[in-house]
Amino acid sequence: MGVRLLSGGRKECVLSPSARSKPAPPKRRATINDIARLAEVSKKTVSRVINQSPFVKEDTRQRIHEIMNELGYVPDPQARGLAFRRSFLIGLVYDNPNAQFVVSAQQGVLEGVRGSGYEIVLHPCDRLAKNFLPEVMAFVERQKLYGVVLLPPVSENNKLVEMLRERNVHYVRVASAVIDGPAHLIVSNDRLATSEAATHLAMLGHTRIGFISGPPGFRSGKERREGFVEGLKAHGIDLPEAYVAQGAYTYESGIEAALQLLAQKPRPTAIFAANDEMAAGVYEAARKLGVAIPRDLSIVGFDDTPVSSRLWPPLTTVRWPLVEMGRAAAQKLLRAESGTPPAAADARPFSAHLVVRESTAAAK
Amino acid sequence: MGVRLLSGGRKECVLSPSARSKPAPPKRRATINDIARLAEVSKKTVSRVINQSPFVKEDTRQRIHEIMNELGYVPDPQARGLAFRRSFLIGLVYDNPNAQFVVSAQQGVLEGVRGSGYEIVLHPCDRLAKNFLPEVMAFVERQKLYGVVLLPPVSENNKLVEMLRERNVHYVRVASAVIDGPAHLIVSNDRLATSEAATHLAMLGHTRIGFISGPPGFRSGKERREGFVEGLKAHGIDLPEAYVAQGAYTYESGIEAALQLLAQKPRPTAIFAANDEMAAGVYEAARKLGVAIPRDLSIVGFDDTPVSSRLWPPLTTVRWPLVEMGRAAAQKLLRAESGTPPAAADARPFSAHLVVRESTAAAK
DNA sequence: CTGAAAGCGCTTACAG
DNA sequence: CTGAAAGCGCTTACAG
Repeated sequence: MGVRLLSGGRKECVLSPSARSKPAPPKRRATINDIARLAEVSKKTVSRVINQSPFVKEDTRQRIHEIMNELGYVPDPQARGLAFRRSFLIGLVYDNPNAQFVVSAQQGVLEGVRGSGYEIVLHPCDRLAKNFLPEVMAFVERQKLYGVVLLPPVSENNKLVEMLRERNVHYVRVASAVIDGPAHLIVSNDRLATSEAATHLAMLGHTRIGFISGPPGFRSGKERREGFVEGLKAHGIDLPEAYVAQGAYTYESGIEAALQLLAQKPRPTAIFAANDEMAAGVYEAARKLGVAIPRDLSIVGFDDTPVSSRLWPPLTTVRWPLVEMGRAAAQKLLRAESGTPPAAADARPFSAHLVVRESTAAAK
Repeated sequence: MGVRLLSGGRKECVLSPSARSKPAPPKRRATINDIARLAEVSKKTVSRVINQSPFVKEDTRQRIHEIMNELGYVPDPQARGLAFRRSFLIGLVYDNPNAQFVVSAQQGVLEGVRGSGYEIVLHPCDRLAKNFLPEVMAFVERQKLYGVVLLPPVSENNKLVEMLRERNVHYVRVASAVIDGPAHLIVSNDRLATSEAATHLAMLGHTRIGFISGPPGFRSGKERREGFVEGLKAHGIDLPEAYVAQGAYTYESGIEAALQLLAQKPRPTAIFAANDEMAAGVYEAARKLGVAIPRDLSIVGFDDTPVSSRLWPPLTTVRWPLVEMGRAAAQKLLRAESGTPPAAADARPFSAHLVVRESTAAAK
């Protein structure tokens, strides 16, 4: 039985298109009241169906569901939110300068909420600004967010997380080390992956190996450095200070750092850069100095962004499952709502793995 | 006079931290009722101040503003939205496969709404899916969006735009050609820029020039092709079919297309690729065939994404002011609200310009 | 298992 | 210039 809603909210049979000359009046969306009236129950009962309360007779629920489907009824998230004193929005809070990083994580988060009725609201921020904390919290409170996904490096800010906890805002942090409980963390094993990269270079016979670090304040930088040192040590190789250069995760900083390392005597025969952008800078520096890759210099990066396969020779790097991590972050956030008990798998780190291409070769 | 709100909504003097041992009770956000009570006016008058009605006595307005500032009052967008029957959310609808493109446009849009009280909700879509239109419209209606920014190529879909118009949803399209009125369009002059690229190659003495097109269905592809042909024609150069290869805006498609073009006899001495990703593919194809860049082959791209300066030699390409366009799109959308009359500048296309680097040289 | 009343924090429509 | 009432579309708290 086709029913439709007019502006007045009255019931009416649907007329076949040929029976009416004018276009249909602007359709009004069905509300909980329409459903209640048609189902001949109170709106509270409809509300119970929406919220999956167990205290509704089975056939009542069925009938209500049918009417909802027929009218294409979807509860208004705004009205529901107002009554619930929260919204159905999830904030994606980030301050990472790397476009590819943000896009990949974002794509994953979007996949993770698809079909859930939640939406993703973007919130770039600047963790170094004076009003950083109040600014982010104002956003969270103004929108009464259900929760937030925090990308690194802002995910590493414990003060922010403390304030979110205080206000009972759900959150999941994406990070490179275990900095929170499993319910609040999506972690990649950067340390292990970087150690793997170190082993790769050691096995190729390199002993003079340079390292370009991430900027201070990035936990990923710390993890990658420590993992690299550990990996080298396992093969009896040292990382002297002279072979370490500070980078900033940018192309330009990679060039600078590489020029510094390649000026050392003896010159390193391999360089690990803590991300691909800096590794691209190493190529540029090597070209300037006439150093052939990989004959005179092996290079390893981290991220496996598209640029790594556009470089020549293609870059050996560490693939980081960012999309998967973003998806898992969103799913973990939503799991908090349904009260799903934490699974053992929740604590499992996502593993990053070395992808060997053509920028590494045996040491001469 | 410091006032603060307790859960009960009563007034209370702020105690100095030392005067109380416990942490403050969870702060309740001030509401329109609190402001009205403290200002001794009706909430309707407060509402008038919020909405900048001219019908409020000046000193009443002042007093209310002071109280709002003191309490840090911000109207609840959810409640306001419910009453207004719309939200303060703007959808960013996109289906572009290029990460860099999305990030740049997104960054611009975020800059454009900053401080406006509006938020950006992401909505990737698939314009080729069967349920594409209903899916996007369901999103728009469910969230009662204030408006949407449409990025290409989905911005070129007239059916979608028609439905948005019907439902009185504000929209701004980002596109490569004049496909809508100035109030709804942010346009770049791809045709002119590509013609500029053609001129550059012609001036270098090239006459056998290959073209790698965008995928069918992208208006930008059409504009770039036509602009390129026009530019060549102005210098008396033809673009025979054999020197045109279909691409898909991806790296891999660039390799394929370039291999096809470089197999022609005589071989073209220059290739224009309709975007940088495909241009990167041309480098790869040239390397495979032992064709030196730019000695044997000049290459021009379009986009000026970061990859263009990571390639060796650095790519001559067309810089496209995507961030600025995103920002302008958001601002244009918000202008519709304040009822600002359209300015003459609204119709002005954003110009893309050639950036000459080292991938182009004189023809031998 | 179901419902009538009150409320979430705002605005519109109508008065004055 | 200002306000009391009703309403936006939902939910909570209380009854039964």
